[in-house]
Amino acid sequence: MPKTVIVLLGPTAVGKTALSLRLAQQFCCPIISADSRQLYRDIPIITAAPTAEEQARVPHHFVGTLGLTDYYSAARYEEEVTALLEEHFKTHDVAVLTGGSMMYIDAVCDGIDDIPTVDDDTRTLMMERYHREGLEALAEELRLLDPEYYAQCDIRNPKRVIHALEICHMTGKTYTSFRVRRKKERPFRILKIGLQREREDLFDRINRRVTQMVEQGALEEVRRVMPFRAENSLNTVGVKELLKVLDGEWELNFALDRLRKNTRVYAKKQMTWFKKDDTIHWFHPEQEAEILAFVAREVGEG
RNA sequence: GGUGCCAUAGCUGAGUUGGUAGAGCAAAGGACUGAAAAUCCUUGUGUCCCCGGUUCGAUUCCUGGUGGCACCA
Repeated sequence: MPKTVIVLLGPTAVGKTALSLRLAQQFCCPIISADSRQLYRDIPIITAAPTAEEQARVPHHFVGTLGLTDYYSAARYEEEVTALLEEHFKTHDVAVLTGGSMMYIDAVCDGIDDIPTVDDDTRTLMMERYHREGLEALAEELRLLDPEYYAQCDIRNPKRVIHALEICHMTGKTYTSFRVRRKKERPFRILKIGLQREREDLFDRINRRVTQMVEQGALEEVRRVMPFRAENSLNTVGVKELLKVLDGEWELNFALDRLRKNTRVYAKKQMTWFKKDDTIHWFHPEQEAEILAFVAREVGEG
């Protein structure tokens, strides 16, 4: 029987968790989370991570495995998930991967180019230069070191410019030379199921989720991680707004409105990304029976 | 009841010495390869409250309404 990864994706709060549990139980397999923030163990409320009860029903990979100061990336995720799948498929025919981190999903499905990881010294140096010299100076340097990437890069986006320069400096080669952008062939089939709701319905769920998060103690959760506020792991919707409250800059209700808004913006960004992928089979979360039947048929046919 | 002030985009405000209007927020669209819940880009037609009047022309000036706010009774 051919091996299949069922990829369950969709915007935040659409209802992925509930369905992923059903799928995992149906195929007797664990869930591989594709969520760049649920990885961090100290912010389960803010990230709406699967609960202890849910994780007791079905084991989850890549949930709460990292500390807030740990380095991580989509490339590392690709590596770890493909390694895990190789093991998993020795004893299973089906794996369930679910989450909303677009780039993590693509990293597993299509692969990421083999680009060196930037070392701390280079990263620190480049950040210093960015603050001291400004974006335009760095962009100008990129134009000289890698004119090809400069021509296609979003020159106004600091992260793009900085990262390309980091690679140029660190390797002595152009960033372009690493950007093969070739889709990797996987030794398994990928079946993408997308969950979608009416926008109004989704936004309503997001609003209610924010209210619940606060009731569950989101503010306390953020207070506990305040010492690590400079970490990338906490550059996260929910943490940022509640920090303003703890700093005394915002009223709680104002912060919650901003949190709702920023989560809506994030959900829209996810939908924009997924829209481009025409291999996704779209369903409404309430079509559970249809989805399970569809998946069973697809998996069976291989 | 009287007097005064106000009425412009979903919201908050500008502005047009009369030639039908532009900002912030909200919203919408998009990009995306080792920080991605990150980071970045683009988008402003709306009975300028309503009925009349003056005028070549009124969102702008005038009369009268309506609604809101303030003060006086």
